[in-house]
Amino acid sequence: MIESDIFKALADPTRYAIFEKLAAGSMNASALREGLTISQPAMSQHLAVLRNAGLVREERQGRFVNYEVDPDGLAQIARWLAKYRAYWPSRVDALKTLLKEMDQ
Amino acid sequence: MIESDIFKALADPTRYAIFEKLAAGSMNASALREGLTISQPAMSQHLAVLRNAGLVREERQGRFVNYEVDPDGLAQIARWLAKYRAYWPSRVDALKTLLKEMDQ
DNA sequence: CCGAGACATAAGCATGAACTTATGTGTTGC
DNA sequence: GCAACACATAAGTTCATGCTTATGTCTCGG
Repeated sequence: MIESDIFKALADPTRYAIFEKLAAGSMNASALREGLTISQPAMSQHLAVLRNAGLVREERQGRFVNYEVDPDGLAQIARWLAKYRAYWPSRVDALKTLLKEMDQ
Repeated sequence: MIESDIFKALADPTRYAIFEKLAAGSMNASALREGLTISQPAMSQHLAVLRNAGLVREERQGRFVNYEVDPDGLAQIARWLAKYRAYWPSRVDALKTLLKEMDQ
């Protein structure tokens, strides 16, 4: 898994929208299509890309496949981002407040 | 600036390499080409994409243009990532350790 | 000034990737 | 066991994008 692969997965607007939908709640592939005007194979292919990037994971349930956000993908981005902490302006720091929340 | 644009900028391996070089220290466009086998216009185009994404900013110095990492781009990713904190596993948390560092 | 250097822009090409239709695989309900 | 469904895979087409060569703009040194 090259680092740019995870960015490539999120670079496509359709795939980005799919990821955001899943972030709001896990869903099967058919449910994900609602609202988007893409074919079933297109959805299947997008989900494969997101899965290979580690952003999404699947759980088969009978003839349905339930998809959900994979925390490992987000953790990978977090680690990547952490490498550049030297460039974070002390003023902005959405992360700092974020971490404070987590500590509570 | 749509969110997927910043990911699109980092999705290309060459552009990703350029960003990493800049993260190690600001440089002008010619210096960035060293090591990479791309033409001068290609470099110029890549830098334009990174700049439009807010990941990089420029500072003209005579006939040289010095490029450096733009903290705003990283902050944008940080804010994006923060939206999904519900999915961060408490065990992993590269961010948690990261924030501890920053508080010192 | 004027040639050379640093960089940007234009235009054209060529590859990759996102889409389609068609088909395959596995599961459920009757 | 067979029809309908949920999803994956295959193959082909179209379009975006990353590359090139060519050229333009600005700056510096002589």
